[in-house]
Amino acid sequence: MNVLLVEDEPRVADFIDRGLRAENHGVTVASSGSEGVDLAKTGEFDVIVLDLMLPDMHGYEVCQKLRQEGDHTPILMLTAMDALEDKIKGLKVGADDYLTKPFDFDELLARIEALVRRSHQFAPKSSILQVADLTLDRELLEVQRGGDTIKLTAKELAILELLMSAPGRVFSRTRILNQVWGYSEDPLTNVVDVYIARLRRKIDTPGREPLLDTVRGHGYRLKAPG
Amino acid sequence: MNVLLVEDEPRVADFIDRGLRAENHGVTVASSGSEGVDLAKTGEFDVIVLDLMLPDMHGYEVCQKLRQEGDHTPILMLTAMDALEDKIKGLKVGADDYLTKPFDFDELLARIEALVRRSHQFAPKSSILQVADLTLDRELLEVQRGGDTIKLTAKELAILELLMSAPGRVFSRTRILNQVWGYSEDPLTNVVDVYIARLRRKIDTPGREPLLDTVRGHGYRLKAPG
DNA sequence: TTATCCCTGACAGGCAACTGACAGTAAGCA
DNA sequence: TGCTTACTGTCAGTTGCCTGTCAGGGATAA
Repeated sequence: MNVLLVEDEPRVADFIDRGLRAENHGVTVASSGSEGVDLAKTGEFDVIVLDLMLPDMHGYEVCQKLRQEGDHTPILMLTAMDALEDKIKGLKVGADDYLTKPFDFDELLARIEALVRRSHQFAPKSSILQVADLTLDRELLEVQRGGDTIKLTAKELAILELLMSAPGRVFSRTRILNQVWGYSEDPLTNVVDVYIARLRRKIDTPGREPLLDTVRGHGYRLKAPG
Repeated sequence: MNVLLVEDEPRVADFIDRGLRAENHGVTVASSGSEGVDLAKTGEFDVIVLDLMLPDMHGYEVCQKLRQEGDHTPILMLTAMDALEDKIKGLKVGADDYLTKPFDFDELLARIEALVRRSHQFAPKSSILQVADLTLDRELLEVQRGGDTIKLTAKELAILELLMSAPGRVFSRTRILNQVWGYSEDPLTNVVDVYIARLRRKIDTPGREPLLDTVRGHGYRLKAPG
């Protein structure tokens, strides 16, 4: 993890620096507000630890400046003050958390890690299935092939999702009936065939490489990757 | 904003409940851990305020359970204890912030708002939302399409704002009823349909590319950008 | 060829979504 | 107070899409 520490007091800076490095985190120290802003702009940091009392500008300003410029790196404010209004003001200008000096290093570490963990959680989780140039976004309920959006009905989507969950694997009609329709036994129907045909018409349009494969006597599958 | 308050002491719950409502936030109170977990699963909340001492299970467990299930709603822990280890443990099991009782209501409010702001940071809250040639200015409460100003009623605006907050995402009728009308359960009405129709008549006028999309069986969405 | 297995166009029933009409309510104004 | 206007929510009739069945024809293996 990469930490930007904006702190002008050498003793405090050194203390935090060494502590974080001992935990195998990368640390860069800025000793003034403007230096902190410039460094933050490089976008290399996972979290910013920001002292409020700086020689050239107040920590609030640093915070505000970064947020105004669209920088959302999590910020942990360090304050010597215990006044409630200061804490509130800090949070209002865009800080994500604060810690009152003197603090326990373990607590600093726990809070930094909580902040980073949290900000990483928003890294888009892959709810997207992909086979060749075909993608299925489970969240947006959207299917695309080669960049073109394809409109599918509920049942079509359910079947495609099932097949895409294990590309290359053969799914029997019974299995599909079971998973998509919830039937526990074969009601002697050919719905599956019909829907596979409908899926083919939408996905394997003429000119494209066919992805939906029939395994005679067994069922259907999507072309395995590679 | 929608707050889930997990607190068994009626006096505390009532105090927070009334305070948040006065700030125009929606509040749902759960008086036990399991009830809290169940309610959280509905995914309707922007933030969870969680007391540690609950009748059926410890707040840590609630927290851990939610995180294990992939729920990343920001959690603010309320604790009567001041011990450092408790704070650290809370953060370790996935809480995002804590507050020690007794607390000042203003500070609770500031922290809740900071948490929510942070969690929304990936959808930066610009006062102007835009999808294709459709814009919504939250400050001026003005909607334009292709340069023409469109007059919307309060409800129409609320629905549009919700849909524009996540273009491409499907919003169920239930979700819309919840966010716009504040209903916690489906009152078997088709108001949403009616308002969508009214919105369409104003926004997707003939000759324009339709933006308001119906996803049969699921709900509505705005055309995703691109 | 024959027996299976699979594909697909046509069709009807059902249900989700749409929409026009209407009544109740609130706000603005004389 | 009465009048007007705009907004809101309900309802019922209609539309249009989704779904599953069926039958005839095509493909494949023995």
